[in-house]
Amino acid sequence: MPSNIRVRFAPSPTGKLHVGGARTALFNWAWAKKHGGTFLLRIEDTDEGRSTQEFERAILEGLHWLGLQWDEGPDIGGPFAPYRQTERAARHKELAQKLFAAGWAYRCFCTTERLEKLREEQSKNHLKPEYDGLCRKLAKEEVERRVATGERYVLRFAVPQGETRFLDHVRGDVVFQNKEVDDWVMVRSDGTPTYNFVVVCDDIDMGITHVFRGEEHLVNTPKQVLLYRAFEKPAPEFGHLPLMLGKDGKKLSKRTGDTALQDYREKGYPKDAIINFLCLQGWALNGTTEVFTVDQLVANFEVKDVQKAGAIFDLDKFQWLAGEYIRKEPLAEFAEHCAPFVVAANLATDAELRARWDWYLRVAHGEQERVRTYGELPPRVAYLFGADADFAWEADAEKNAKKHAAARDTLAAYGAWLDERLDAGKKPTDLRDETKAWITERGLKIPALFQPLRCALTGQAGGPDLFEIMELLGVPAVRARIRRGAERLAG
RNA sequence: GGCCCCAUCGUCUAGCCCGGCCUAGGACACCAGGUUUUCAUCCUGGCGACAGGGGUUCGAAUCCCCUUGGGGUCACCA
Repeated sequence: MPSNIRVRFAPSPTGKLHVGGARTALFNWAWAKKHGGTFLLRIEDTDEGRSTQEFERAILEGLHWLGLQWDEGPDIGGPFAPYRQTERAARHKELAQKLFAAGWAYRCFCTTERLEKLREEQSKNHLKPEYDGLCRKLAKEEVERRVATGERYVLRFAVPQGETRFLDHVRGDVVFQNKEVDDWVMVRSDGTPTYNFVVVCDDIDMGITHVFRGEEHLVNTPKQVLLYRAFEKPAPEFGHLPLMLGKDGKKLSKRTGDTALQDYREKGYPKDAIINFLCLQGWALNGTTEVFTVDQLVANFEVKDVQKAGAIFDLDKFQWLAGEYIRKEPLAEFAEHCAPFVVAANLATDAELRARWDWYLRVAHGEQERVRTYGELPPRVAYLFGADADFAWEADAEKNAKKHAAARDTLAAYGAWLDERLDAGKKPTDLRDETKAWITERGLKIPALFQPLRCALTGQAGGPDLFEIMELLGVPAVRARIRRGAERLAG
């Protein structure tokens, strides 16, 4: 379905990719795909020094990782290159001149000190802090004279009277009274343009038809729409997405939890779970389907269906969803995804893991339905990687073991019984039924052996099947741990 | 404070645009059972919301107004 639709994601490289930004990118991308449009990436690096190459690289990398491929962007170019705003400076200057010449902007000589004082007084008198338009009324001659003396000035946009309205896909029609809109600074005294100006220049030049962004930009929109009018260009359609909120109900920030996409990636949340979850913050497939694919998203996503109210970041649900994705993964993939985390936890090197991959697959298999992120695996399986029989026991595990009166004797007796069978060349998994019979014969309940045994073998209160664990541990380690376990339970 | 936006279970949401099918559906979390060698998974059940008040209408979660509450924004940042 060919179309002229063009949307963009335009992050500023002043920090890591925020999950809110990732969601904005995702919605833009999905909507473009749904409507056969073009999705482009533009870097808004017009900040005075807060922008860095490193952040830009990280943002691109994060979007790539999510699978949000752009059709045009700073790295791959495109028909409207360049896609980095600082590289478009000449064009911005030209357009600013054009607006100035047409009388849409005026020179303002007010100093920072005067503006500060002005705002101070305004807020003291409970007035809206805004520019008072002093320089807008300046006589032409005076302006010329002051420019000639080398006085510094900024270019302010001359907001006309009337009202400004625009179509918002999320909120319907939105109207602002122009008298509420400040004569904002378009070009700084050092000659560099500001965000509100640049964004419109670039959106016009790049043929952007729809602007979907966070709600914090809603109040900027009348300024921008006015700019389109000044340029005599049709304004795009907008869509202001609800904010993602922290537990405190305020804009999601570092205070209330992890905000960077990278944080969740490093914790081992599956990529598709992140996408799925981000969608759920503000959008629903149909109200009953919580888990859905990217294809389903693309087939059904509409900005007009996005919730108007902000969404508190629901970490519990996110973790549940991550677990859903993990359990659905084929074992080989799950193991592969966990491997870097195992290595990072220093349990083994990648080479060591590869050398006994079949063993590692069984390790992963045992935990797949117990973890919700890849990062949860290493601490749960650490006991399988050391030969030491004196590893730490978790408090719960020891408590479970000790609540059985004769735990030590039972374990020691079982150890002796097991030794004979292992000597005879039996595999632990072949001894499952015999072990249960052994327990019954001695008039015991199953936990009376299994809990001390689990503690001795793993030091943990829960986990996979004990006989599977014994095979993964290997006969010498099993023997050593049972022996040492019985000793520790005695003391 | 001005302006703008918003308002369904604790949380994410369906329903709202095109009033009746809503004694308001789903999910997470929580609680209680069941399954299990334990933990987890899985299964069953429970708790739990239309912010309040006025209209309009035969009828309102759905339309209108007010109140209250929450958020956003007020830079030579983006």
